[in-house]
Formats: sequence, structure tokens, C-alpha cells
Amino acid sequence: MKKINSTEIARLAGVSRSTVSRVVNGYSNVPDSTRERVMKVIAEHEYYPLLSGQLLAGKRSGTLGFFWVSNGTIHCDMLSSSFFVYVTENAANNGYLLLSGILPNFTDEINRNWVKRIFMQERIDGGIFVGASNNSPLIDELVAKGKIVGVFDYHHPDVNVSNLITVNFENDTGAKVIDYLVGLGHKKIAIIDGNMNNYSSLKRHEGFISSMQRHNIPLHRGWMIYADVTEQSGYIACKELMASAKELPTAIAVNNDSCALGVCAALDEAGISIPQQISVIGIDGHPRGRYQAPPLTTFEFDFNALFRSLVSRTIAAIEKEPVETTEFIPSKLTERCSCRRIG
Amino acid sequence: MKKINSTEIARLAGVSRSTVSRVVNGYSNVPDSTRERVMKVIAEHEYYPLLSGQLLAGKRSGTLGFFWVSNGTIHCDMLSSSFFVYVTENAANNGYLLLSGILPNFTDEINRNWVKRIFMQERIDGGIFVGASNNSPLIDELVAKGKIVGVFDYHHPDVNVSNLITVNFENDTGAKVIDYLVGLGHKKIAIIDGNMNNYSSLKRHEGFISSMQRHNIPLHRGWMIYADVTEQSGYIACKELMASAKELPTAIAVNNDSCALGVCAALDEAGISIPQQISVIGIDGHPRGRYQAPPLTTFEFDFNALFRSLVSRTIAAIEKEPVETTEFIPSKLTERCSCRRIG
DNA sequence: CTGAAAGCGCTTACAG
DNA sequence: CTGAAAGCGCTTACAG
Repeated sequence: MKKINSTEIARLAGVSRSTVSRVVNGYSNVPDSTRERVMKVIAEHEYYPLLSGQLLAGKRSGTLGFFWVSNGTIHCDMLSSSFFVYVTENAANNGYLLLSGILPNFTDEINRNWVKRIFMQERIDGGIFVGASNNSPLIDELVAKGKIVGVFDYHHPDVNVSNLITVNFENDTGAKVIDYLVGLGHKKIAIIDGNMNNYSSLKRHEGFISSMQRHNIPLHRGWMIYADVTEQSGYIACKELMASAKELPTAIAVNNDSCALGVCAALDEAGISIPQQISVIGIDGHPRGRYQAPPLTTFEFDFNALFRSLVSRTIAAIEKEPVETTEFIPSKLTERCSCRRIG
Repeated sequence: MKKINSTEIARLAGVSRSTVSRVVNGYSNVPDSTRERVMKVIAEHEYYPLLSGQLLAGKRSGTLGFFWVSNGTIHCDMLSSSFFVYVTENAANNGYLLLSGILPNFTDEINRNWVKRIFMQERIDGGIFVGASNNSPLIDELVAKGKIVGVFDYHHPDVNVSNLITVNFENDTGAKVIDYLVGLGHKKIAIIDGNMNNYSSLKRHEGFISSMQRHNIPLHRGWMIYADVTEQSGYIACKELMASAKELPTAIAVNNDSCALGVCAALDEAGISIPQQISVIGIDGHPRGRYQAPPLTTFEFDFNALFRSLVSRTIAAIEKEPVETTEFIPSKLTERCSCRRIG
């Protein structure tokens, strides 16, 4: 079966290729009778314009890039996995295809080049990034080159850049977490922070600290540990906390739920009961949190809404519509059983 | 900043476009001195060949399609979400990009056409399908057109079709499930089947039945119910079972873990304790199974291996290497706490 | 080892 | 309303 092209369709329909193109693209300046005749030939021969020709003639690809920066084991985390699905679904709802890729990091020249090539080759009309460190040179470079870039959890000092679209968590969740614990009567609070290269982790940290200062709660030595966004990092951090602290806190505020799950595992293992001896609270709304024993109390985000916002605004930017370049998503306290009132 | 093309690179390097192309594509018949000179100009000007030109000249896109057939709410299920990640990771490991899309169904002409267009436009070199009903006309059509198609859980009668690549669950898991329950002393076994349009569900069903016959275990009226692959369908099926059966079974064999989680929820709600009153066993190895109360006993599959096999063989077919067109993946019994020995 | 030339398939101002 | 023509950027036999 020979591949059919627009020249052939034109010949069979007795029109020029220009007209075939007009019909294919749904332009209005084609009389119905001509349109129908051409459509009939197109349908009969199952003609679909080749992407290569369309691209070369200057059409957009209708494809959005999705780049996930993660060190190799995304599929281990259910929350992370769901991001893929949210982005794909939201792109599809906007009529875009999604070209997805995973990179172990952004610091390696090879990885950066891989992403850059995809943009430069014009495979995609724009790209979404998840897991990028704040102030990533690659993102700045792509933005400087005029590429449309949408980034999850990213802060850019210059608000006037119209081709950098971001979505962020609200900035005061950290403070809300501490306020909540204080409201339950806790005064001995330990903090397990996240990766400070992430904008949100930094803001959550600042929130933790500012709220503790506001409530005049001292931060004891050994009660602030840095971890990451994995369960294992939380597990290790909690071990470290238990080993180094002279006294145990009554509550632990954790940067994120994945990490908090690890904290709970470490406490379990040490025979420390949650929340009787130590309350644990996370942030994010990890889907596994509700199935934990005890179910995890957390400040939850609507990740679907978050990605809907990011994807739709990025696509709007591609289509040269005016957009808000950033949006902050609010949290919702989900009280389950991992925190208790004391004192 | 004007976009730079191969003509310009050729001019700056003092060679022809042919030579630029040879360098870009790493052909051997270019002396090192020329290669270096050209490379230098390419690097200085950050030249990347445009996809459109390459495609038009007949190169492959290096892109694999990934089509997920699901009625709208994939992100609700963690196991399903992970499929996306496995496929993306495995495609990347083979040097391919992934173009992913979600469709609510395969029966609607609009959806079928959407997929068909992506193939016909030559956006992708081949495509992977997940969630397709067995004997799907669209897949047969694509195969007939010579497209390279990889399908998860699909059976095709004609083994000689070299462009249809499949990966399947082993066919006897259903029998193993019943054998296991019988081994624990169960004689009163109910079955909750899956969607019979899926090849695996049909095979699991056949396995259930054949093993029960082999053990001379009668299938009581009302002890066989059809469900789907969702938790909710399992919940509903179990309610139905409890409502219609004259007597309750001592064990329920469920087509898949998602569904089994729903069965457990329904039993919980009815105050029936697992496994004291009824044992429940699933198939798949759903990540949530281990966090259930009680943790779910199941026959588990290595989904990463499964998708690694599917993706790598599909890519091999694209690159015209010889491949096994199908592979069956074995299960592994993971005994947790939802089944008990009786009698 | 290298260049000139052909070829890939489409869209879009432009002219009528 | 419609066609002829220009233009988009690359690769690959072919000839030398």
C-alpha cells in the first residue's frame, strides 16, 4: 500500500494542493461542495497529513514536553507516579500530546543537553518540568532562548518573563503546621526539613521557623535534621534524631509525607508509639498516608488542580494567549490519627 | 536570535551540507580534522538539526507512542499509575522518547481515529497499548497497515505477525490461586471474575474453573460474580455475593488486587473478619496490598520486568531486529495475612 | 573523502 | 473562491 500524499489527493479531487490543505485545516474560504468532494477523497484513501511536512511548513507540533528530574526510582513512589498521569490527562484535555522523559539529574551536561535538544529540534511546543532545583541554569537558558517553559515548584525573581509559567504551593504551609501542633499543646517540636534546593522546601522551612519564633518555642539542638523527599531519607533522619537528641520531642513536623512515612517507620521500629509518645505531621497528602497505621495527619494539596493549572497556563502561553505566569495552590488540613492533643 | 540551519553551518565550516549531515549523524567516512572543524562550528552556534527536516528526509522519530485505554480515572489507582512510569523509564533506557495519551475507550470512532492519526502522521515509530480489549479492531487495523504495535495483555491467534508484539501474564495463575486455597483446606470457594474482554481475565477465570473441577469442588449458585479492575467493582461484587448467596464461602478468589481491595472493604463493612471468617486472595501485587489491614495475600507480577520486556521488544521490532513476538511473565506467591488455613 | 542534486510533504502569502 | 509558486531543513544515493 503506497502512502498517499496531498498531491495525490488533490489530483483525485480535481483541485490544487492548496485547497486540500485548506480543507484539512478547516479554513472557512472553501465552498461546501468543494469541501465535501475533497473530504470524500480524503476519507476514502485514509489520508492523514504527515507531521514532517506540516512541521517544516511552520505548524506547531501540538506536543508538550514533560521532564521529570528524579534519581532513578520514581515508580517507587505513588504520589510521584500520579504526577505523570495528571499531566498527561490535563494535556489531553487541552488537545495536546505529551512527550515524556525522565532524567536522573540536571547537573550533568549530558542530561541537560538531552532536554535542550528536544526543545531545539522543535519536537515540542513547550515543556513542563517537575523536580527541578530552584534557579536551574537549564531552565533559565531555555527561557532566555524564548522557549515556553512550565515549572512545578519554582520561583523566578523576574515576574515579567512571560514564557516562564510556574505553579507553587502556598508559602505558609510550614507555619500552619507549627500553628497546628502548638494548638494541640505541643511545645517540644522537632523539624525534619527537605531538600533546600526545592523552592517549596525552603519556604516550608522558613514557615516552620517563623511560627516557632512567633510562639516563642525554642528549637533544641539536634531537633532540626535535613532529609529529602523519599521515605528512606525520613527513616534515616528520624534515626539520627533519636540518636543525637538528649530528649525526644513530643511532635515532629516533617517537610513532606513521603519523608513522614519513613519517620513513622523509624519510630515504629524503635517501639515509640504514634501519636501517644510522639505526634507526626507531614505535608502533601500522599495517597498512602490514609492507609498507614496510624493514618497520617497532613496538610494536603490538590495535585490534580495544581497540574491542571500548570498545564493549561503553559498551553495558553504556547498559543499566545495572555496568562498569569504563576499561581499558588492552597493546602487543606486533613486530620487523621498521627497527632494528638497533649498537656 | 536567528535560528541556524545546516546550510549556515556548512558555510561557516567551509564544507557542504552533506558533510554537516554526515558529522551530525556520526558517519565514519569523515576525516577527523574535518569532523572536528564542523563540530566546533556546531557547538559554537548550538546547532541542533530540526526534527521536521530529518523526518521529511526519512529518518525515524525515535519516539514510541503509549496509549492507555481507561475510562477517565487512572490517577485513582496506584498500580495503573506506575505503568506510565515503567514504560517511560524503559523507553528512555532504550534511547526512545515516549508520546503518551489516554483514551476513555476504544469503541468510539473519535478515539480510534485520534490514535490512528498519531500513527499515520508518523509522529511515532511504533506504539504500546495498555488496557485494550482483546481482539480490538483498531489494533488489528494498525497491524495490518504494517505499524509496529506492542500490546500488554493481548492474544493474537496468528503468531506469524512480526509487527505485533505482546506481553502476557502466565496463563495458569487462576489455577494456582485455587490450588493454594485448596491447600489451605478451603472447599467453599467463591470467585469474583474480572472483565472478560481482557485476555488475562478470561485465562484467570478458566484457571479458577479448571482447578476447582480438578479438585472436585462444586461452584455454588451465586458464588461466581463478574466485576472489573477497580476497587469499587470489587466492593459492589462482594455486596452482591453476600446478598445473594444462601451460605457464605470460606474463601474468595478475586481476579485482581484492585478488585480484592474492594472486596475487603465490603467484608469489613459487613463486620466479617478477614481471614478468620473469610480468606481473600487477589492477583497482581498491587502496591497497596501490603498496607492493607490485613495485608493482602496475592500472586504477584513484576510489572517493571513485564514492561521492560514489552518496550524493548517493540523497539527491537522498530529497529528491524529479530524478536520474540510474545512473552509470558510468571507470578510469585506473596503470602501475607488475608488467607488462613482451615479445617 | 566530498559536493551537487534530488527528494521528502506540507502551508501560506500572493495574485487573480 | 482557487491555483502556481515559494519556502521550510534535512538526508542520501550518486558521481567523482
